[in-house]
Amino acid sequence: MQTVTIKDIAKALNLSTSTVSRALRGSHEINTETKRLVLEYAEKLNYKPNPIALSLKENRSRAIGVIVPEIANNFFSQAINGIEAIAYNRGYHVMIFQSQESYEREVVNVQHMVARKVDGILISLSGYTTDMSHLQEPHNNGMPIVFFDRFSEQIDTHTVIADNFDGAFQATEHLILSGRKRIALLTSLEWLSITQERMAGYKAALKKYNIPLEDSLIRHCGFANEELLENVDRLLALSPAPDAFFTTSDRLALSCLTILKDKKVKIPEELSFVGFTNVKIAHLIDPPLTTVVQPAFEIGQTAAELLFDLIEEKKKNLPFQKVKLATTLEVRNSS
Amino acid sequence: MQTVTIKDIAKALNLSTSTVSRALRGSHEINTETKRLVLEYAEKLNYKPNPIALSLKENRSRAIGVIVPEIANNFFSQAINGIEAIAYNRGYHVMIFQSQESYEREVVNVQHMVARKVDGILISLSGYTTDMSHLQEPHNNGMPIVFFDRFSEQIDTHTVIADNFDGAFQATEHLILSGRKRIALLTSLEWLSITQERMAGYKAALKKYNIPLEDSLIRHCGFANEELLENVDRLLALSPAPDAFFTTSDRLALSCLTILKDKKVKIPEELSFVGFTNVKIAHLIDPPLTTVVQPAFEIGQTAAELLFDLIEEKKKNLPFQKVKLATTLEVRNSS
DNA sequence: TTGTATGCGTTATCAA
DNA sequence: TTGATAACGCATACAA
Repeated sequence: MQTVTIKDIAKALNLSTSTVSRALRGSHEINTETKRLVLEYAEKLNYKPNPIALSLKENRSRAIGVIVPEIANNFFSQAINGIEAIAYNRGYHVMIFQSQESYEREVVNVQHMVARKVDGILISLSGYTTDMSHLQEPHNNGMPIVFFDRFSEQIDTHTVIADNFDGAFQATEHLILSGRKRIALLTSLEWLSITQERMAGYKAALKKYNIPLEDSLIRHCGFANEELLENVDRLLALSPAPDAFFTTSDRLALSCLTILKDKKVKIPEELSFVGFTNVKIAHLIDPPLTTVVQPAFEIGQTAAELLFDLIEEKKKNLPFQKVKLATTLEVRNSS
Repeated sequence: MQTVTIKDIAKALNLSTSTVSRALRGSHEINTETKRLVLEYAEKLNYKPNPIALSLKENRSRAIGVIVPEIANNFFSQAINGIEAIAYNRGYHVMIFQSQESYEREVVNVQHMVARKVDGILISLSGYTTDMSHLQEPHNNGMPIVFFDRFSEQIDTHTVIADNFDGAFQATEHLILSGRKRIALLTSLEWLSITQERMAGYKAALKKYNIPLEDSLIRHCGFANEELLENVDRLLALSPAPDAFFTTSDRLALSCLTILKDKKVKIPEELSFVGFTNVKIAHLIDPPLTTVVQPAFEIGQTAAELLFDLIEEKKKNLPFQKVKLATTLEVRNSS
């Protein structure tokens, strides 16, 4: 009742393993009758090729690896669903890993995937990844890599992102047009690509409406909640206080909202609030949350498609693309 | 610059592959000096054993597989985090798969994991899994399997669940004690273990307080939203109408709340509402959601520990356990 | 059309 | 203490 191998079939049918192997792969240089015999017997014994043996032989696995900072985040889980949709259509398996925003964890994950001979890697960088050698090395060795969401310019390859600049621009403009003038920007670690882009969109909108940029209104927060609390306190202590908060991530938006509600800040009367998030239930929140939504599923799909282009080398010498997908501003009562 | 193998090291050092292999594994039957030489050289070339070759040889992978219905669900993503916490401590990798509530997908995932020689499987069944042969077969062949959350009695192995009965009992009792008498139960597919247990807790609470059980108040919903809408409509059309809704899953709670708000039902005045969910932001919802919270992280941890017990056969002939972890009722304004 | 031999990277068995 | 060889399951170059 253990797994059947080609050898078993060969023995039972008095053939050589190579004949069986070829018959199973439908080689035309095998007698039709023999082929039928082999296929029938294989079917009967429920023969399944051993993917590990294949990987060892062929240095590939028909699987792609995905690394995200965390899966408990709608943006990433939706992106993964987009990736899986494409991958399964192509007959590839998807191995999912979390870096948990840890650089070390990310390195381990990449090494493991490489060792396991994934055919390609989709990655959104951890918040603390600045050194790229763990990706540079496989990249140099020909491993297809595609970034999505959080990328690095240090590696020359395809990148798929939301139009972070425009999303932030729209959100900021919306706040300005609704009469807000002192718009605080609560954003993620400064060196992240998404932070840079979203910050640029925010600044561009201010500039368009001739609102002076005030550095004290821009706060960068890491992943610790105390840090956020401290930043919110500082912002609220400013005089004059900000009249709007624009938070540029899921985590920041929801934690920040929690803090503001604890402090009994009236939203949107005292403070307009806009998030940059993919939470499914923004409409159920009190107050219903105005939010910049990223096309997470499509980002995943597009990234996966580009990865398969690389894997199958369809577009051999085409330059690497940087695909930007449009965001949507969903205006609700919080602003 | 390709990956270095034992063969490379052997050639460079004029040794046989067996000597190098033994030296790398620290075998005491190798000359200390030789050992030093090999280890140093391996270190220098950044030698990493090829896990695929090892898997082929040893029929194992130092990885465990996890299958959940979907990762875009806080309960499951938190459980996965619990699993990873344990696994990484033990030096195992975790392969994550989604069944997307599809039986066929679940079967494919199991087969893939088995073929990839995972050392064990952690699974929460898809909503449409009734036939267990895809698990029965690996189970018979000695593959360690542990259920968490959604299990089947058909397979005799460890199971880790939240105390669904007690969670539902507490929630129902809470509604009764706050004066509700016609409590609707919106619950998942009837044959799921979690459904059975939660339904039993609901019934037990009614019985304790001598409230007659009314079948028309119990509605089972699949995963389509129209189905839920229809069920909500039917419940609201009852006369007398229900004065409370108890929804026993994340998805049901949030979709149902959306529907009720669309219909301008006043919560909790006209209708008390209690969910059975692990959403992180129940407190931000309008109205703040009363919810039964499952110890998702701990469930993942416990399940992983039991799986490693099986893998390492620590507790050889002990009977299989059914671990129940306590739920918490978080009372907020919706009830 | 079929069979033999080899190799993917590693370890275990046996021999030296 | 070290080395040669076979084996894990498969595919393929080469022979027949």
